[in-house]
Amino acid sequence: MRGSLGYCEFVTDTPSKPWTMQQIAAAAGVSVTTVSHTLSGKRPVNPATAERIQKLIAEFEYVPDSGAQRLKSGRSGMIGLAVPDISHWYFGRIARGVEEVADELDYGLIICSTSNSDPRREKRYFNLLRTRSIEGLIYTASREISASDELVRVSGSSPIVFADERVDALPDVPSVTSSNFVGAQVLGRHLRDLGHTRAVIIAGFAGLHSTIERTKAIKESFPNALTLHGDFELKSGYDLVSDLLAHEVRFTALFGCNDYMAIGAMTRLREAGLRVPEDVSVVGFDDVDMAAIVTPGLTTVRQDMAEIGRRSAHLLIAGLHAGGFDAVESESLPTELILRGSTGPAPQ
Amino acid sequence: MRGSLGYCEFVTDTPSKPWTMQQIAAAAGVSVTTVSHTLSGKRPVNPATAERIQKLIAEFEYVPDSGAQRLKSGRSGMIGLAVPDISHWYFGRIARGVEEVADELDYGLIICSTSNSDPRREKRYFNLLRTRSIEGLIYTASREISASDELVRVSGSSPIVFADERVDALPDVPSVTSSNFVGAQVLGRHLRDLGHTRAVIIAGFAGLHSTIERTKAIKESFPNALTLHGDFELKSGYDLVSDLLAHEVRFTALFGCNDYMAIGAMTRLREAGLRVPEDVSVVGFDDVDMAAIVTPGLTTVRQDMAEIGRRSAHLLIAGLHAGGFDAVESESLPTELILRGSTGPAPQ
DNA sequence: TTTCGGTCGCAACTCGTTTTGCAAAATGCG
DNA sequence: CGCATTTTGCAAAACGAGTTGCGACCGAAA
Repeated sequence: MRGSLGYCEFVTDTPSKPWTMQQIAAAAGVSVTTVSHTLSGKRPVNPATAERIQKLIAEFEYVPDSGAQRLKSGRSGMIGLAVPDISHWYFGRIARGVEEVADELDYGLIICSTSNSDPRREKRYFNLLRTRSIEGLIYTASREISASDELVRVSGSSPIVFADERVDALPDVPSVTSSNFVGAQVLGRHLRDLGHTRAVIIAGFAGLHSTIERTKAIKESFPNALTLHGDFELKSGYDLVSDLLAHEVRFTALFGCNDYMAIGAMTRLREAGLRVPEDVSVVGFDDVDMAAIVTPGLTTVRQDMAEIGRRSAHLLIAGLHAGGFDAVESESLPTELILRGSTGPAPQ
Repeated sequence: MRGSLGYCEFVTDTPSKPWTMQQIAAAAGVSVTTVSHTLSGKRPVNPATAERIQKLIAEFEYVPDSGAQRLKSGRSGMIGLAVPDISHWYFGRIARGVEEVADELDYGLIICSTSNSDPRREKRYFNLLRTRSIEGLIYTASREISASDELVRVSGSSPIVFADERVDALPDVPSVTSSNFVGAQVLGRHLRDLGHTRAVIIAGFAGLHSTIERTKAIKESFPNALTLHGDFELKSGYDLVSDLLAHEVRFTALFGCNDYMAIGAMTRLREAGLRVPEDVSVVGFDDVDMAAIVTPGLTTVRQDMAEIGRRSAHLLIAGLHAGGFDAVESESLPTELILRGSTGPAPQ
């Protein structure tokens, strides 16, 4: 059949319906119980019959129907990961880490882009929890915590872990984040040590925990730093620097709340004839792959996103097995200063 | 309970077990049939009772158990997407497109990284098809088509669509790809028109359809182009150029089979004191976001990855509904030449 | 009042697997 | 050889929703 022109059925050599345990049992001349026990090993089965059954299973390529197993066990064996946009490098790394652990611990993973907190989508994904399609959710907040009503309600009754971004309004939900404060503190001191005094901060969304922490840390070194808010995208760094230049704001150090905004800013600075780092030092946060490629290389703070994903998954699945979380289980991961060419001594 | 120290159960105000249709029916004083019909509308229900039931459903936040629905209907409402590595920009974009359409057409999406064709993982994901956890699979090939035995068998009996990479050994499986040949052809002509005569190709994995097509197209303009094979990563472009330099190979044009390798190559060229584009013109393929950021900007061919994802999803789901594919449904999407600063006239 | 067509609700079975109580067979030991 | 164990297998009841045949009830027409 295959290879002929026109319409092509899925099924050719294999039977259209998959085999049921019933049929295997019939073929082996035993009852379903025996087949089931052969597979699960929850009761001893005569080695001879067991072998005969195994052979038939292999021959028929029988696989138990996951729907039926789910119904019976009440467990779906799946967890969910909600990210603002899976196509971002940043969230892709988290996803990779989560997937790694989920796979290792025999859980399936459903990844959901919330399209930057599109409420309709978010509701759908929370529904995955309600319908028991997933047993738990790793939630990566994007902007401010929207849909909070929904989130609060869901977080009360279902296993949720926050990854990357803690939500202050929900202190009882475990979270895995980077040490935003310490990371930014190191950056601040680095630039202060280089003699800079006038700094500008291109911060992220105002409501985010990470933004707040990083800004606070930098202000420790630069109490008067001018703070603008962007949306974490390249363009936003670019545009905000345009604004600064239009107002002839004077500064020698620029903090991007993430690398993309820092790189966008750097691009705009160079377009305006300013040299990096001779005239302005620029730093970012994250250490995305692009940070090493741009010229000059971007001084930044490395976050281990994959590790955040891994730890979140471990936390969630541990909670699943235990039936609850210890309230104190939140973790914050160390960061690392990566020095590159975008920072230098303050100009005279 | 919440907020107290130590152990914290998931369930506080909400009952530990979700409501069943049974319980709703009992509360409303009717039978499950009535509740079911109220929801599905497959039979008329007294408006008064219907309203009472609806109210109870809303109050209890009842949602039908997806496992039970699956078992009964035989449909899981999920499709799978297998990509080599979800943390890559490239595959993230595809995933985004797939997700968009899946969401729109009311399918759930399970994303699986195959870790560059780790056979163990791949087997697991094919098993999702067998266990009916997913109804169909969008498969994005990574290196050569490994696990072909398994893939051939699965593709014969289950709905599969190839995205991004066609598999020549399985011509009957529908695919959605970019027009690799035409895209590369345009690049080749562009550089030939600039007067280049000595070109080097940094190709991808030798077994991939895209690599073959692109190489063939470039050789149309540069029949004697020296062809090396990399692994699509930055480092690989960098290292291969090191090799070229070590052998003092002379060339004025360099084709990267993807942007990352092209950018890696560009980096190495500059480190060797060669100017881009004055001494060597460099082109890539894909138009990743980084291509616009590096200096000089990378001339490349844009692929619409998200669209590839969208079309694949449409194709798969259409096939699911129809119960089979038309053999001729494969699509190839147009590409677009993006001119930036990395190409210029050949040096004298 | 009877009958008819239609509306609506109930009990009972189905999906495929897991798990139980129970009985039959096989084994051990005195 | 008989009794007490262990093995080993079967039938039946779950899990939660969807579906069907059937009968109860309604109002309206004869």
